[in-house]
Amino acid sequence: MARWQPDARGRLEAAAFELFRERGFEQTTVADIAARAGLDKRTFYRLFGDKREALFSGSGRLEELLVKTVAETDATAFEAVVAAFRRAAEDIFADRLELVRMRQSIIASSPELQERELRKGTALGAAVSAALRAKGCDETTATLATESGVTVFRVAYARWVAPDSDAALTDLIAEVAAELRAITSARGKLPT
Amino acid sequence: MARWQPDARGRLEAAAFELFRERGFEQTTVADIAARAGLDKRTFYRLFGDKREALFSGSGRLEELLVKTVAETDATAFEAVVAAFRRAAEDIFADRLELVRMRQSIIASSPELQERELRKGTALGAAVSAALRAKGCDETTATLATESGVTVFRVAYARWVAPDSDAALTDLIAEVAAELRAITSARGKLPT
DNA sequence: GTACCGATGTCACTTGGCGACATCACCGTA
DNA sequence: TACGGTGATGTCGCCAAGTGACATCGGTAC
Repeated sequence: MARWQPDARGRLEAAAFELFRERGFEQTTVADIAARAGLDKRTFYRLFGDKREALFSGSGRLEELLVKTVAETDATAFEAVVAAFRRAAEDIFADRLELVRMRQSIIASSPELQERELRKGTALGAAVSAALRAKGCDETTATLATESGVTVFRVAYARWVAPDSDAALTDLIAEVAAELRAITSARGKLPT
Repeated sequence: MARWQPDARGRLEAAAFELFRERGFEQTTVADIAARAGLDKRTFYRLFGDKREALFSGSGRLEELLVKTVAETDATAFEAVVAAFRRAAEDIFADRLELVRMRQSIIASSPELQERELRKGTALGAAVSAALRAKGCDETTATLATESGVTVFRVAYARWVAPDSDAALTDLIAEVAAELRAITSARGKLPT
């Protein structure tokens, strides 16, 4: 039997990714994933909290980077968060468009995965918000700034991933941030 | 056996709510819920998509009201969304603080329920955003305005539910909206 | 009465997820 | 070299979430 498989975790992630693309998320069994990786179902559950987690291993690194950058950046709360996301866009996402698109199409096909992605987003927000507070931000500012920053990132990310887009994620983030500023500060009464 | 139970749906919701409070969400079986309502497990699944849904029946009404109000309101996109949430705060939440607190403490105790709540929030956002676009809003504005509006509501709602608060939800929403405007419009240098 | 229909119950099954225990590889040490 | 320990893995059995197929009952129209 498969005693001591090097990088079991990585191989399970890869197997899961392949199978999700081949058959779809729901049609893939944890046992299937483990089998393709040459491991047992039980081993999968020792390395991942649940079936969904196999697709979200990267979010830890993103969170780390974000928190670090926010802590170092010297700017308004909201600006700091946006800047951190732009930094992350360059360091983590820049060269991975195709991969991200495949991943996103998997997520889009399953409500369960969409829920998990939402949760990862708020976890991210909580961590960033904590980093902001550690820098002396008051709670409200920290919460709203990160929440808005996450929104900006989400929208920019969605555009970036969209099949017809070819702009750089960093630029999209900057654009969306500007748009958000315009929208929330507008005070007039103009529906259109 | 129990043929023709009046308001099966309502009784299942009530049973679920009670049991979740008594034993917790994870410790409650769908079979338990059905039994308390005098029905069968299978019937539960015919009326609710899954175990979690029993706690989220209200979100449909909220969505309806929001969409209607947004469609009628004549103001800037973001303002319209905020106004719609304030209206909803009065029409739906005003007299239900205690109930909402109980519900929220159940949700807080289970990651699964938190995920579902997040999803309901984005579904709400999608509906509101569509209503905005139907009024002539461009896509970006609609998305960002509703996303920001939802954020405002979320934060205000959290404060309202917090055990030491006693302000009215409507007022909290207005306050948080003002804070958000201040934060995103703060002119800082553009870092990185 | 009968024929139909909609709401419910029954049964069987797959899968997610977990606890308990058995193994095996490897490692340091006497 | 033999030994015992440790950590990663496999095996087994279980409960609970969901679901499909089929049976059943109450009422209703004809």
